[in-house]
Amino acid sequence: MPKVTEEHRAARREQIISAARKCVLRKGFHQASMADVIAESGLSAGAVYRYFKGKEQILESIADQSIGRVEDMLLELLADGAAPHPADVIETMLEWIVEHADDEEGDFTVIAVQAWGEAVRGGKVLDIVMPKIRQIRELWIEIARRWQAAGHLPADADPQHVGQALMGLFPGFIVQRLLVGDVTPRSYANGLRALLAAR
Amino acid sequence: MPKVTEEHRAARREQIISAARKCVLRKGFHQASMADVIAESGLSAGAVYRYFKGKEQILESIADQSIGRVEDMLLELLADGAAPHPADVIETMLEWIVEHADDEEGDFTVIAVQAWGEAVRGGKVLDIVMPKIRQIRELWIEIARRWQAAGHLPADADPQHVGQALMGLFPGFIVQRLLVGDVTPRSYANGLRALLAAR
Amino acid sequence: MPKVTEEHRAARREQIISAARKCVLRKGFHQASMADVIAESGLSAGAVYRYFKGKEQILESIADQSIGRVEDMLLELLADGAAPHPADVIETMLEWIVEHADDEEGDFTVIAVQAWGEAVRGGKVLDIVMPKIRQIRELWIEIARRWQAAGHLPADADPQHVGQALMGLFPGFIVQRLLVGDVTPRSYANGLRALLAAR
Amino acid sequence: MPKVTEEHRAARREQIISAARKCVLRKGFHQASMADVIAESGLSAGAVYRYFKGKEQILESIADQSIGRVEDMLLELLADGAAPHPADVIETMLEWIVEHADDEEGDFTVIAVQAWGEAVRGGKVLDIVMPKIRQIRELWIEIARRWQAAGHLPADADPQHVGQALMGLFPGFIVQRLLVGDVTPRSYANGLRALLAAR
DNA sequence: AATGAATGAGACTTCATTCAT
DNA sequence: TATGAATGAAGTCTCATTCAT
Repeated sequence: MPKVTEEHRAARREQIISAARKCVLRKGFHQASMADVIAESGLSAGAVYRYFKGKEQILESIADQSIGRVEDMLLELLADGAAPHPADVIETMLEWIVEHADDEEGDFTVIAVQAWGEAVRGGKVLDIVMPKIRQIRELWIEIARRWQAAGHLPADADPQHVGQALMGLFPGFIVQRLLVGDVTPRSYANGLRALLAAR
Repeated sequence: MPKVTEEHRAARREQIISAARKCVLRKGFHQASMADVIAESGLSAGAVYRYFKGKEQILESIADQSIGRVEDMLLELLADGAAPHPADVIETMLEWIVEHADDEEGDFTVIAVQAWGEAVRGGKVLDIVMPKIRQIRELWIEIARRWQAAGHLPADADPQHVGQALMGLFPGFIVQRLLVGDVTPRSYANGLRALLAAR
Repeated sequence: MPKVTEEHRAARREQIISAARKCVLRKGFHQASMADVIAESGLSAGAVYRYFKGKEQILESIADQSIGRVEDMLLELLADGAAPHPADVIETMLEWIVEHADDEEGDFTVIAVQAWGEAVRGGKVLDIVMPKIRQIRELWIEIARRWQAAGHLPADADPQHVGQALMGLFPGFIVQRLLVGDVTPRSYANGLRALLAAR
Repeated sequence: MPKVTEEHRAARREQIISAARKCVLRKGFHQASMADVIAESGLSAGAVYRYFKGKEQILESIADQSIGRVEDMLLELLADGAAPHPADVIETMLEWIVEHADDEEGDFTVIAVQAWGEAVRGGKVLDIVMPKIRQIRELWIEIARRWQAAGHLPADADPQHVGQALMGLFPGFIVQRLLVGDVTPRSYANGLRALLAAR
């Protein structure tokens, strides 16, 4: 029975998180009420509280999921050991983001931005978001390292710093896309390419 | 009587906004209650509602102020008509941000990030934040244009796109500084410099 | 100076009561706020409180006025000492009510009905409304008396009771007119005439 | 489970309405606060709001009930198909009203008068009260029709008008009873009898 | 395990009234 | 006398959470 129970638990948790994500997208992180989540999930209040300690925990799980989705993509791009041009990596990443922004589960970048807003206040969401950002940045640092090894970057450049800058381009794309709406992976990457060709 | 009244009104509004900013920094955009703001302001509930229609309006005013503070700085940097090196502009800007982050009024970047989280859900905060971002980006585009005119950027580069990329570096710095804490204006700008020197 | 001051006071009071009446018609007896009344009157809060002790007193004054307007009319009808047919008196009265319902000062029957609703709870409004009703009813009793003296009513009829019944026809007309809207002085009086012709 | 739940819901609603009625009788339609109702009901705030959307809805339910209680009585009187003398019907009705005025649930006429005061301002209470008055008046029209058929009223009398006049006698009785206090079913009906015997 | 009715603290807001100017 | 900014108690309603069934 343990196996069945475990799967059951996981399914229920996913059901609840999925409902909560919809509510958060509709109403916002804190504006989404437990009543909303409960109704959307199709479960009872008691059931939801059996699987999550409270609202906070549900929001944390959502933040966790939504921030984490970027990492898998980057790992894939790095898999073949090549030293891709950073602007190309960026463009690929941004395209992937845009593509997945409106899948069935809703735009995860919307949740990510809200999660940043939540995390800046410290608390558990910060504990969740910070490591994720660190991990993803490690991948960018790795890309910088390879690019430097291939002779594209100055020998004395610090890959950590280059990683910070590369990593730093993402929030700016997401914010501009969500709030202003006029950036595309292509335009943004082109801007970066122009900078990389600077004299 | 008119002069006194007008100044008085402005002072009261600032008093309330300042109190609200403190509360928002302490508790978060929506977690800050009107009771908190009222207590912090030292006024009565009725007085606060004489100057603001409701909580929403106060939050909007805070978002407005906090996002707006960047623009003045950039305008200043652009004043002398030179074509400063983008990495230098960025570094100066970031230093300015870090310096002003913890003045008496509290870290405005914390509020800015929360305002993004609020703005992605649309509504009035978006109406406030979006134009601000646009205006600031125009300044970056202008910087790109000058830099291109000085021969540093490829002639066929689109300043709009370069502006997007430069503008895009800010949220990433702010988020990394606030959530991870290990970026400095220097390290970030150095990362950018390395990229600009790429072959 | 006393005379001028006295006239001034009276004018101010009327100004306030008139404003309050408009507000009451718009929003209801208790829903009308002092802020409404103050704005409508064109005076300041302090000024209004100089002439009235509080909201209660203003409402009482309105109730007083609106209930009182019927009496003058009846007195006029009785002036010539005749023994008019009750149905005719009623019809004349109802016509007068309908005519004056929508003059510049607004429909006083609307306020009268609200005043009844207020008076049933006791309090000062009752102290104001009850004597008014008594006075008006006295006039109906006088009409009944004259009609009896003229031989139209049974000799053993109690004019007090007939006065109650005649008086009682008014609220019913007002309520039906205001709430259902399909009664006219003519139809109502005709109904009464039919009853008076009963065998 | 469905049966229990349904009965439970109805019982709770009645519990709340009953408490609200007491509060309204004590303080008035709008002066009764939700805190009063909640305390009187013995439930929690949340529970009350589970059964009623808001204060308005509770007041509407009270108005509905209190105005509606007259109809049943009239229907009963009409049941045997006879053509009772209107003054007798009136007297019976008034006696019934007086008897039921102070039962355990409180004087419904007090609430009815307040409901009129509410209804004159339009809104939902009007939508509730108007049809009730219409329905009850239909019964009076039916009585007039039967009385006419029995030859007591002139053949050319309009039963609609007679019904208006008969219906119109009620508010007048209620108002005089509640505000002046000196009318009785007997005295009022006698006054009407005298009028009906007029020459 | 599941339900959903109930809880009650606390949220936002209004408004009659006062009082320093 | 007049003003109108300020007060703060009180109002209505919400919502995360619990617990008897």
